[in-house]
Amino acid sequence: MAPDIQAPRGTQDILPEEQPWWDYVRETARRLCGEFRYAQIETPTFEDVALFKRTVGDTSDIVQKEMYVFQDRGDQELALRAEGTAPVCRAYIEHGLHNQPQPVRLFYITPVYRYDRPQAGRYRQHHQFGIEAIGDASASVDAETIEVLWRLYEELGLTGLTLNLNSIGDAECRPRYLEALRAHYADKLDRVCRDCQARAERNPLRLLDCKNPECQDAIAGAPAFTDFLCEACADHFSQVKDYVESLGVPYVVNPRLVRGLDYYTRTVYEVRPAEEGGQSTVGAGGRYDGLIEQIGGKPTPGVGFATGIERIILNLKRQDVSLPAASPLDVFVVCASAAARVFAFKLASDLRRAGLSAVVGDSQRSLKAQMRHAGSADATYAAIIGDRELEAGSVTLKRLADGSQETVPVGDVAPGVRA
RNA sequence: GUGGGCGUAGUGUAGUGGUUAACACGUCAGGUUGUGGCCCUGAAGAUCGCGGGUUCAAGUCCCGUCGCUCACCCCA
Repeated sequence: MAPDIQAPRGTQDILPEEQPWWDYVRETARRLCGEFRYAQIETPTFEDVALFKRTVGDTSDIVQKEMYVFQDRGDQELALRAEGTAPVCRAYIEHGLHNQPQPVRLFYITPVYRYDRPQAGRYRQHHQFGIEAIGDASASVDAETIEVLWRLYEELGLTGLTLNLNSIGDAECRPRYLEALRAHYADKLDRVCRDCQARAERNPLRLLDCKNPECQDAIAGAPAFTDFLCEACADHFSQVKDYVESLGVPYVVNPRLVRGLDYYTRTVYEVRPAEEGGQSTVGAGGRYDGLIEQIGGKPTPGVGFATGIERIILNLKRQDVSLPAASPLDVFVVCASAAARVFAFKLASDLRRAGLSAVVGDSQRSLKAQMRHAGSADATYAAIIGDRELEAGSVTLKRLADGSQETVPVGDVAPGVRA
């Protein structure tokens, strides 16, 4: 049955049976953040649209065609969270977090909205876990974020991942590189795809990751950014690589790795699963040393990553990773009559206060039906209350696994279940 | 935004123009006297995504629309 009104395109209901996957990922992420001392931050679901335009970039696809933009009743131009980093940086400035010991380490688990055509692993509302380390330009912090990301996948049990690493320089060396890139493309524009012709003008870095066959020759011969890095950037990059190596995290330097957000400087990275496919990137990040200044803060460096929870779960399922066992229902209370139900209701309440989980059956249904229910609820014990028990103030406790049972005074139920 | 595939009960499927749309799982109720898991019986549950068209007749053909999906674009 389809309701008259369905969930909007590209969104999904996450039903109870899916929640264990989500809990598994979120809890692992939280635990890891505790280890590294990243503290949680939550920012509003919508922001002034200018926040994303200024940071992500006016020419980026995210801003040009994927943002959910709307005006509120006061004619404010707002946008649903298109990305996680800019809002966190905005909050950093707005609350004077530069007065705290640097770097400030923050994490978030939040929905992100992009108007895009949905497909496997791509949604209009998806969820990202991300971290940001703000206020420290050291290469070790770049590596630290990579370590958190890599550890996350490791703890979750994801295997076969590849870390791609690159540097896209800074304000000093990027112009030189872009110039070289443009020069390289100058006499090839008639041979590359239309998108690339536009990119050459608007966003030349993106030329490098075009997948069109006709553009591959041009890309193959293109200069690598790593050959154009200024001394400071080259030094930074080589340190990042050293740190990452010391962590034992395998990586490949991919000179064609570029990101779709304009705020990145120097280090950029991306993690992809072995099983390539459309939306294969599972997590990505990089350094954004100019971002805070762009939105009115003092020049402040930062690094971070975001990883898509839906994509993580997709890969966990593909790899048959098994979830930690769910906690069982301790007691299902079966009651044979309306009077017994009152007694059962109180018993269940007491059991919960004693730290156990308990559910009461429907006294309208037969004992047999309630027992079936207890079985399918995967209860450890069924506590049966009928007229006999009611009269004696006792409960028949049946262990479902082996069928053994005994009748005990009410007060002995909780201790009996624990034993 | 571009192109391809798909859309039948809660779920997974069968049914490729012709009587009351089938099967499995699940749900609910029974299988006598207060008890689950296996087994048996029965019931409920589908205006075949929605709208229009072709036809004597459409779940089955055509168009549109919505949604899912795959590739592209892009991204997590």
